[in-house]
Amino acid sequence: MNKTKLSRKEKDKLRHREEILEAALILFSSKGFHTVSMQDIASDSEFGVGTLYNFFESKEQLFVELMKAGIEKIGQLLIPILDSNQEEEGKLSEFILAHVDIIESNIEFIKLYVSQYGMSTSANPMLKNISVLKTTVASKLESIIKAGMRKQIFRRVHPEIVALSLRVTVEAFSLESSEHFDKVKVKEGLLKIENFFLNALLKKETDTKII
Amino acid sequence: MNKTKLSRKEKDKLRHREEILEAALILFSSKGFHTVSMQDIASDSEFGVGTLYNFFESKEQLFVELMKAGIEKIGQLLIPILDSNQEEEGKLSEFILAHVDIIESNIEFIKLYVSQYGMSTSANPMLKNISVLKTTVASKLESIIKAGMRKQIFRRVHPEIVALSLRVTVEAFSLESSEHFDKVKVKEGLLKIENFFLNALLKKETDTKII
DNA sequence: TGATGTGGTGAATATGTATTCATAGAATGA
DNA sequence: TCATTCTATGAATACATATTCACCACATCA
Repeated sequence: MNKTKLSRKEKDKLRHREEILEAALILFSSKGFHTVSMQDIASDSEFGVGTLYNFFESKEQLFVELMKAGIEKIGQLLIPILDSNQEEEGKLSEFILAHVDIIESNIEFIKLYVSQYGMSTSANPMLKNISVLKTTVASKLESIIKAGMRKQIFRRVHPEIVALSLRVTVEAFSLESSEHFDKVKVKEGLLKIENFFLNALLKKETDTKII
Repeated sequence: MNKTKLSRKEKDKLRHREEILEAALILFSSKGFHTVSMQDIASDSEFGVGTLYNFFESKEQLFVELMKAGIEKIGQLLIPILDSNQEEEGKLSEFILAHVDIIESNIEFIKLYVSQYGMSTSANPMLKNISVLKTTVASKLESIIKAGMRKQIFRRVHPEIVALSLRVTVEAFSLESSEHFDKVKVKEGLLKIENFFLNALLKKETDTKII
């Protein structure tokens, strides 16, 4: 038994936990919370139902863990970009393009994540995490746009509207893409989104290459 | 018994049907399909559970009827605008502003409608109607933008991206608004959205009044 | 070797709820 | 008035499924 290293047994247990989460993710993302039973998750992960309860208090808690893990990952990718200290144009650009990797490495989760965006997140405590990231991203985007306006890089716009629009456009596109992922097309689409929003924001016109 | 007029009995029955649908709408829109029981709907509409089954084959069918009715109403408001023969700028403008009335007269339904937008509509047959309207609106918006570009009223943009962005922006805004409806604020917000998109599209700059 | 602990198990339990159906009562009409 | 029809009803049914728990298999180690 070591402080830094885990015993084989402990590693096994952790791996089992991951296996359960993975099976649950695939099921939830394709069929939704209510239409997936603990029995389904047990079968797919090749454990007994009882075992699931050794790892998670309840079905709901299992779902919450899933959300937390996924949101965490995405937040860790997006927030640093929005907080970096490059110029505003670059931040927005990177924010948009970052979604290529986000979608690619989290297809299953994105389905779950984005598919819940529309739901009344404020009401449902199961979606608290989503709600928080959503708000954070929105407010950071808004700040960036305001900063760009102050520096006269961006035209005069309504920052809260542009922030909303940019956020939901990328979300909608990500959802659509995660259904039939094709890296080239995703990149192409996100470049178009980048192009549209930067043209709408920047004072100088940039090239619009109609692909 | 009359061919054109309905007997009192028939009118009663029709009204009862409406009462059930109304109770169901409020319940579904606030708690979601799975968390509402037929018992709940029966209690709220002041009928017995058995009665519900005199009107609707199943819970699912009841939900579908609800969707159909609401989508119908919204479609009848939006499609004519998109199909009208005013110039492109006017169509987009009207499309956006039409949402003031749509939200006002369908708050409960909008919650249901927009809240399902994110869900994998292609998979779930219960949401077929939504999916169809969504696609129709998207393609009509895209055509309008293309037409505007052809006439050189609009700048060169990626029509499918702008169409997507406009649609989901209005949707997201509508959902947000339906949670705490305030007509003045809704109108203000939609005007900002109109302003942003027209500025992004039109060759000549229009005024951006920061409110 | 036997004692102890750990993770795993799935049948049994408890609960919720969609749907049915035999029945009641009101309206209609002969 | 009696028979017929229509709507409404809610207890009973059937089923699904979240959760529990007594028990197993195996590893660890005294």
